[in-house]
Amino acid sequence: MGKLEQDLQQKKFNNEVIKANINILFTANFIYNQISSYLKPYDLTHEQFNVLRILRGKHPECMCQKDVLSRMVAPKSNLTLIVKKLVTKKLVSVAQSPKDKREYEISITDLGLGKLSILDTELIKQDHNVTKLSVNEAIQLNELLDKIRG
Amino acid sequence: MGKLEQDLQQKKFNNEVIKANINILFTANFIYNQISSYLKPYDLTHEQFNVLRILRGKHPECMCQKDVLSRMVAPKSNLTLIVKKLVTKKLVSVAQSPKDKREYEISITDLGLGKLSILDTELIKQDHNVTKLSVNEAIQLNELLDKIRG
DNA sequence: AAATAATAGTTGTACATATAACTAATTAAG
DNA sequence: CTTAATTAGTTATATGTACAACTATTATTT
Repeated sequence: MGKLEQDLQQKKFNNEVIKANINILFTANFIYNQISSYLKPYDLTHEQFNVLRILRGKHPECMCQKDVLSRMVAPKSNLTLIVKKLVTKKLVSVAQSPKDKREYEISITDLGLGKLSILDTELIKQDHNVTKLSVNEAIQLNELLDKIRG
Repeated sequence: MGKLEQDLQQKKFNNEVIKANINILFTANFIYNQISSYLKPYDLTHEQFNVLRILRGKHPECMCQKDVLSRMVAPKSNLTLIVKKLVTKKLVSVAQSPKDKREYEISITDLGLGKLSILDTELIKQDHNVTKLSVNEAIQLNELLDKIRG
């Protein structure tokens, strides 16, 4: 019996692709919850974390909401509130755009950058503790994951 | 430049294992959101869906809350409320246990089973539309995912 | 130039989630 | 047997998320 069947306590799958799909759902949930507990001590939610990383990607440039939205995995959630939350935590700063008064220029602060770099370090630890993959397996996985996202 | 670097619009990673970790976070989020949109038309949340599948795994036996909790990916969330919600949707039924009055026997209803079986069908469609993996790749992925979960 | 459409972001509402403090039932200890 | 400890589940609260209706600004049409 495979590990997934054990975890789900159910009979053997008769199709590897269907099994992979269930496995993805199950593992996504597993990882999602792992990320939650990894973020919790730092008082960040998934979406706040994602937005911070997006802003770091452009730093020292700033981005307006629609630029951030275009790079979010789930561009449906309420970015205004997420940004407000990050502002009260002093992890990002916001200023009205002089070019277009409808827009707001958002950028990550030094405090935000510092927090992310601590999280990077933490992530490297998780590498070894949690994912337990060899370099070759990691390469394989990267290819498969890229394929999943299309 | 790899696909992940493109998606995140950032420089090349210099370590495949770290990249795999970021990739997992990113893909988990991607899949998590895919699951959300896949569940939405059926008016189910992730946790409600997970609980239903756990109950189906034992059907026609019933389970009490602590049994369900022991099989949840994230056994932290408030199961009472999730079950209440599923009861109002008539997807599960609940009765006080005669053996131990503290316990409640929870079981999936025929309506719940029907909903899950529709979702199964939907999932198979997603197989082809979304994950785009060959059988061999699926097998590979299953092994890697199982390893990630330890 | 005035009217209309399109875009950027905000606010309000309903719902979901996480956590901790709470109640009730059972078991164990003295 | 009575009290204390443990276990099962509930309730309350704070926060986060999804979505739709809204306001303000800019761009387009005539």
